[in-house]
Amino acid sequence: MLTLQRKGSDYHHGDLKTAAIVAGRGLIESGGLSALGIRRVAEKIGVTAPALYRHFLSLEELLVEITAQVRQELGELMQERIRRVRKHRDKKKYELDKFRAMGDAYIDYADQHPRLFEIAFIQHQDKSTREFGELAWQLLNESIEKFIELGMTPKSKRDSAPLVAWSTVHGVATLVANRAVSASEIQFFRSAVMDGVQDALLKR
Amino acid sequence: MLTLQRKGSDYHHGDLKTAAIVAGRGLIESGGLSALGIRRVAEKIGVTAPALYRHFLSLEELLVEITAQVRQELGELMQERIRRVRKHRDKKKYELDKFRAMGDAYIDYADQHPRLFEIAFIQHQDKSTREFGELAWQLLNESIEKFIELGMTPKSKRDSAPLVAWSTVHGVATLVANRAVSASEIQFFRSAVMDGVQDALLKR
DNA sequence: CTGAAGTGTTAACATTGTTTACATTCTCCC
DNA sequence: GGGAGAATGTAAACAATGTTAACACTTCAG
Repeated sequence: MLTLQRKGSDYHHGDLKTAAIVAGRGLIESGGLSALGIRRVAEKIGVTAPALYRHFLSLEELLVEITAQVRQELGELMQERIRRVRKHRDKKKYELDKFRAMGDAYIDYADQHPRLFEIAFIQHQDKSTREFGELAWQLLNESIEKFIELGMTPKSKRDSAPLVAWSTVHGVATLVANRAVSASEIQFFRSAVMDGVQDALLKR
Repeated sequence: MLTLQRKGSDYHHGDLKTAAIVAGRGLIESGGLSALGIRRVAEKIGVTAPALYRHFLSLEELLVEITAQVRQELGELMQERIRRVRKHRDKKKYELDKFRAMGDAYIDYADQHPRLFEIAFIQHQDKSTREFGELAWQLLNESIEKFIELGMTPKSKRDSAPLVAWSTVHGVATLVANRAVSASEIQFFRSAVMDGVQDALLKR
């Protein structure tokens, strides 16, 4: 097991807060939510437990920061995958490719970090997890806006389309993360659902 | 706060196991997963903590039984709503109405028991949450089979359709449970997504 | 009636999140 | 530079938790 090292001089760690978040993520990834603990995080980064209370109000707050970071990371993965999509002179095809890249990224993340994804959207003290400006949500809306501009999606679906797309992809991702679909089904499952989303958004 | 009473004679409770599950559900519903505790459950049903270990191996096992019951209940709600759907001489319309009733039930459950729903599908020690015979899954498959029989859904979608439908509705339900869509959006959101699912399944 | 199986209690343990008091280090102003 | 004060760490203690071991009461079959 990897434990983060303190730098040269002791006593002051240097960047305890981010170290704690990293360590906490590691614990969740390997042992699930119940593996997260203030003392365990402290031990993993070579510090005593109360030190963490200089940076977090409580264990709950540490968890909240971890989940916020996970959602951010998810958005960044989507962004990166979008960038990787090859341009195409058929604009419609290009936008569609990017859209699917986003969905694939979302599902990939859930598949590769199931325990993190699983807890990324749980509710803490009535704070919504879809704040305006959250990256993933923003990217999705931009994509669909392009669909509308290009006449691929009817204007009448402007408000519903992002929600339809998100909930569908989110549903797949959740089921994949929970291993509710078997490994052998996943490949097929993913593309089938992405086809379905596409069907629902596009004009007929 | 309601605490369950023991019946007349003391010492032996009578049905501690189910009482514990009920009490545990109550704790989760009002305080989230972290509110569930062996000692708290014990207190709520008027018994000492170790007594529960006659009926559950651990807190984790109590949680597993609670989630299993929640999934069962979800299936039963769907079943009941299907029964309530009025018959119609247009068989296609009838089947479609039942399908939407199922989806509505699923989402309603998530809306009305958000904290229970939220934890109903989390993974415990690699056991899949979609075992063959789970009621909800079975009902969904029967419904889509009817679609195929009536020529509403192409046979080619026999394998994908249930997964597409499930993941979509599950996605909505998750987002609703997490309050990731605001209360004012929910109504619109639900029907928009159900329209989308329908679009994706039906022949064009 | 009797003993064994079932079900509950009491007492104890290790571990947890958290607080209080104190120690060390860093920073910045004179 | 040196010292005050903020920032950040440690040590010791607390109440609460999950769990176990040893014992007590109840039920019930033979």
